Amino acid sequence: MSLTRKQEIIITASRLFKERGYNAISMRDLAAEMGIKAASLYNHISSKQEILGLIILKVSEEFTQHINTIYLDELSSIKKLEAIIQNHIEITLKYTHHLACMNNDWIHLEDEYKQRYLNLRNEYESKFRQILQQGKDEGELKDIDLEIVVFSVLTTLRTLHIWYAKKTSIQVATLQQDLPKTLLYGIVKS
Amino acid sequence: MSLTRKQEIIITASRLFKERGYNAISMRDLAAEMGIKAASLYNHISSKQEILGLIILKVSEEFTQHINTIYLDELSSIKKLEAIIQNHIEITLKYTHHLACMNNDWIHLEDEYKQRYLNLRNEYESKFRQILQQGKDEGELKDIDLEIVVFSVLTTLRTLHIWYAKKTSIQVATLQQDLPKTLLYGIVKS
DNA sequence: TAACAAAACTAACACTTGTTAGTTTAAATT
DNA sequence: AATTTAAACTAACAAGTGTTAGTTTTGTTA
Repeated sequence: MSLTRKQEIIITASRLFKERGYNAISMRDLAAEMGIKAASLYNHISSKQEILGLIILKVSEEFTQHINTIYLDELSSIKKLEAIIQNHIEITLKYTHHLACMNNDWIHLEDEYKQRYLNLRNEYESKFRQILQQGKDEGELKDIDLEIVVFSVLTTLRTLHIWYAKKTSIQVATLQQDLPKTLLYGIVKS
Repeated sequence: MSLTRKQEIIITASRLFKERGYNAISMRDLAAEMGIKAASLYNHISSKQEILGLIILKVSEEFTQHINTIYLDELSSIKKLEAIIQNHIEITLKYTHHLACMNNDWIHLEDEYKQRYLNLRNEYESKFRQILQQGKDEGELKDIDLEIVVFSVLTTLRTLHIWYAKKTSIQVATLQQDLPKTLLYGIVKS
């Protein structure tokens, strides 16, 4: 099953947006990259804003869906956290450009698109926070300020795409092994 | 000693750039925010690009200067890492807008400004990497992939400004206490 | 008060922006 | 072969962009 023209546009756009940012890419730039004229894009999409919205909501929804599943599983909080970290690695591999775009350009979403994105993000953070709280309640996690942990772990996971761009050589296996170690157990020898 | 008009422009610009991004802010927006006309800005600065360059290089240089000092100190690697974390917290407090701007908009630096920024950033990462290597050599740090640690710690430190924007209520003291714990010793009870 | 410098102004420039209208070409279906 | 549909095209729009030139206002110093 091949890609529709619309999907091709979105994939190309996500790469360009990642490289130079949403506002720095004109519809003429995007069209040129696809070998057509700017006006032709409008046979497939309704606005530049729609492209950004589709790119960002696509991955946002995937993240939220995954954490909602994990959240309900009968697992220790540590197992849940490990599963979440793995999921971030997987999605980052699959949707590198989309993810970079989400991180850098969500601020340029307008009206309804922005609202939907923020809702999904809040839902994700809330579930993540509850999993951490579960860990504290069950005595598995240290008594560290919850918001600091939420911030520090999620920030690292959200920006994994930067790491991929720089270090294609390093094995994904290494990341899958050492990232959970780093985030959960720290870097200092005990 | 009061601010020069040029400094006022840069401070206002850093706030606007943080809020909406470099490309989304026009010289007319910036001027309006200062209660003057766009053309008047050019009595004080030479281009929009210069404003971005000054904002970003200011903090970049401060970071590099600090790590160069720490680097040479006779301290254990752990003490050095703690000092670096404290420095990030301090600079983030003092230059929240500048920092957000550096993280989000460095990509829009041109030519010489971009080159100088990237040089400073590489210098910083290199020193940071060497400190981690020292820690591994001296047996203080675990045997975790170096690049993963560099990435994960620096990412968190670089985006502290996001945290400040959201959580003004939480004490800085909490952050100074719990962030080093989180990053160095992990979140799982041993 | 006259002279000077700092900092604002108006007006305009050349260029780029997202998008629309209407038309032509290419491919698929009847 | 005729018809329909998808996808490209040209041309143009109104609005916004960074920046320059030349002028006027404001505040300070001689």
